[in-house]
Amino acid sequence: MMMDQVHFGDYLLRQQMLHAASLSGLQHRVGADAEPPACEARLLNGDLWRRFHDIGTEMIITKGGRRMFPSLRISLGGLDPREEYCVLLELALVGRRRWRWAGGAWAPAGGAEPQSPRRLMLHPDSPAPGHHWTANPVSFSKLKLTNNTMDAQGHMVLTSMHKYRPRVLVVRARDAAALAWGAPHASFSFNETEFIAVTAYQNDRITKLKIDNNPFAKGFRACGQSKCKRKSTDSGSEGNPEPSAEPSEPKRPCSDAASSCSEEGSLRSSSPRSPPLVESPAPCLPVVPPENVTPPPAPFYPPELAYLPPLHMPMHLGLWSSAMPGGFPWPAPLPAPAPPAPRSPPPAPCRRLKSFTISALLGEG
DNA sequence: TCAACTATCACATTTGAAAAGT
DNA sequence: AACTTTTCAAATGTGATAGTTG
Repeated sequence: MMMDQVHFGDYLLRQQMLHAASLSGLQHRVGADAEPPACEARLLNGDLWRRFHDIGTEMIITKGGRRMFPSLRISLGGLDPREEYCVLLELALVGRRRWRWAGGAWAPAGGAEPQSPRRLMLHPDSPAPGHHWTANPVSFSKLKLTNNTMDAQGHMVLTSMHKYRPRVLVVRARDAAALAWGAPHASFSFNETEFIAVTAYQNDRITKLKIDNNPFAKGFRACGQSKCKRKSTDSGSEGNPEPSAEPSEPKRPCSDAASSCSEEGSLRSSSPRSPPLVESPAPCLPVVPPENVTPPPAPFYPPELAYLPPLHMPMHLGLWSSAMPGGFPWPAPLPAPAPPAPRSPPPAPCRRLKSFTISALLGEG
């Protein structure tokens, strides 16, 4: 659902209502159905996620907020085209332990620290009819992670050295304000999207994988200009004025399989000023694989069965800080993905969550 | 006191959009 | 009006340094 300037104010108002309602603990149900929506989800960039997961995904968190990379991109199916749905994202703590990087691997390091109040991120397109959610990828690429507990910009507040897993909630509701009153929902999470929040990367392989895949980090790729220049500058200050030939090297094309563009397709889609791609409908973005490419097995995930232990904390609904009057910037059409890793394990089955209400999720009732 | 671990900051680099110039 | 160039904001990881902890 496109969000113009007129509706942006309404969106903000709804977010505030959601926030207030969630804190009130009211159990009324207004405008929401009694049954959870029948729904399926598929992780669109699961191959990339799995490559990170194989190593041990780390996500940088900063005071000002840092985007996730890879970002969470899913496609939804099975929704009633005419019904209205809201989609939310939550980052759930995995286990109740802290982690530390020791000896080249992550190891448990005691109990978890007290967590900030939970936050749910309402997708700015919400509410939107089912055909909107199923026709377009649902992307949370604008989500930012922070360790600033005083954050007021609606970023997800995480704790460093703790493990989290994103969860997507789909609620059938014509009014976003109804969500907080206990709307039944379908819930999806993917094992391969687990990550450990860090303030600085611990695993060099993660750093390399991020550099190779994140277009914004192009400058750091092998013999990237940044590295070479920095090195040459340093050596120059050390008294070695020998100009390096490397900086004049032509920019590396996206040569290796890990290279670029596999996440967002192009910077255009991730640019905060990009026009919403929904306006120029991309053909069959999520479901139909690019031609001439054998896609890795990407089955639809049923809703979850079980749920991670609720934190019993007041729910916060963070504002989508980058929600602009121009609407949500959908990602560009998927480029031809890199050849699937030969030994990429099949995606772990999504855990099914028996239908229950968000308030139940919060331990309110 | 010291070492290890963690957090923060300035920096150089990338990109695309908007603004300015031709 | 159309095209090109410049400027800007947002994004990235690096590396140095400061703070915390045991």
